[in-house]
Amino acid sequence: MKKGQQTRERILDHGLALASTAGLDGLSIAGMAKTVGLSKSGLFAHFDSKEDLQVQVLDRAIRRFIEVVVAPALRHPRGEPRVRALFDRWLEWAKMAWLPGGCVFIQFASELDDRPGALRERLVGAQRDWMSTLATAARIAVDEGHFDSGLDAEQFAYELYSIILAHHHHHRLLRDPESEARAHKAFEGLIEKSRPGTHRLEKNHRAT
Amino acid sequence: MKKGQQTRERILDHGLALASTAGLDGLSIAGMAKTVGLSKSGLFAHFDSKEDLQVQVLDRAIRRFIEVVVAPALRHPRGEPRVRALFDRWLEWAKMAWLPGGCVFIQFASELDDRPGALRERLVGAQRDWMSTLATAARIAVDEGHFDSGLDAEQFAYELYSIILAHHHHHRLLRDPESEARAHKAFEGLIEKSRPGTHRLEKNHRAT
DNA sequence: GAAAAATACGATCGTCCGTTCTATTCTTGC
DNA sequence: GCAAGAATAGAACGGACGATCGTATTTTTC
Repeated sequence: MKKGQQTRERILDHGLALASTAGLDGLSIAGMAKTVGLSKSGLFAHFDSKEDLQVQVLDRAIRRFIEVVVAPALRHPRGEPRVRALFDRWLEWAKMAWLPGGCVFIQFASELDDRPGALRERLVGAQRDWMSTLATAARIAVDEGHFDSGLDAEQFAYELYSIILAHHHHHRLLRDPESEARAHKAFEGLIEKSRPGTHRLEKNHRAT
Repeated sequence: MKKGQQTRERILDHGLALASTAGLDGLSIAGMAKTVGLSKSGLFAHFDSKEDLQVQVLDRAIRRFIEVVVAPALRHPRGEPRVRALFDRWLEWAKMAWLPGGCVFIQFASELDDRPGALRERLVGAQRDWMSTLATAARIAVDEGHFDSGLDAEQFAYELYSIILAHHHHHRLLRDPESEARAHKAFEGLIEKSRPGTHRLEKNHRAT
């Protein structure tokens, strides 16, 4: 009972790569069988249905993200360094060789945002976890005195995510070579305005 | 030579609505024929190919965006008011009744970002124009003295876009009811840090 | 109102898809 | 090294798709 697992992993790896460019719907059984080197039915035998394949590819993506982005970043010192590590690893994530189409979650998001079902729920759950991880990291930075005590941690996570989304858009669609530099600049701006003491007026909004 | 145009417009309207949720690939000839109330072949007769249909739907979206967002905003006073109008209209755009799936360009972007062809080029062109419109509006605001003379207008456009992308993501995928409020908050932060006089140190980057 | 042109229909083709079934080949445990 | 069982192949299905055809119907034009 070993060979099976082995080839299934191989299938999922190819599937993840393919899904990053073609999306979850682009994961055609026939197409994948060709690139993996299996017959259509031979490949299909590893899954209950196409949706099962899609779910397993999504799960693999989530697992990989935790391994490659979350876990290493959490090993950095609490506070701003950890926030920076999260952001840096997140940017690296989209460049990994096994994701030729960039961040799969952004790809999947626009496929699933209007399609109810198990796939969507799983993606939403993962994204909520990720947002929560980002917000928690921001809150820790407040505790450490790196960020201002009035910081809205969820807003911070929101704006951090916005930078990644802009980078994805400009990098992948517009092929803008300056996109990564702009993303870094935006990030530094976000860090800067999160620091203690700065922009009191802005924080309290209408402090007149 | 009138009835034809008429039903073709009807087809394109339904197509735009459908594409906002199902994407350009989701525009199945058979599916659309049913919702429009035409036979498959009767509908197909209006187009050379499926790609032709997709191109015309995209063109219609671009035209609508200019009518609904760009043109009205350009009628606002130069400077910050116009920038605010662009952003506000942009947010409204995604809420229009004939776009049940939200902003079609974000939807199309992730479908086309890895798929060379006429469709992609057209979308990229439109997006470049839009980014240029945003940057120009920011430069005008500098001229008017509303924004700081050291402002990087392209960076401003980049960060403005990032807010819209984050809103799209959180609103459509995560169904976060606070997303719009967060988008507005992020926007005010962006405006604030673009104002003259503030954050000199940050602007010149390493002014020690 | 009839001729001409534009528009819509129904049937059909070839292709690809996901899925199922059965038969064969290969692994593995003993 | 042999049987049990897993892993793969091959053929075939029903269905959806884009596309094409000839024909019928409507609209426009004179």
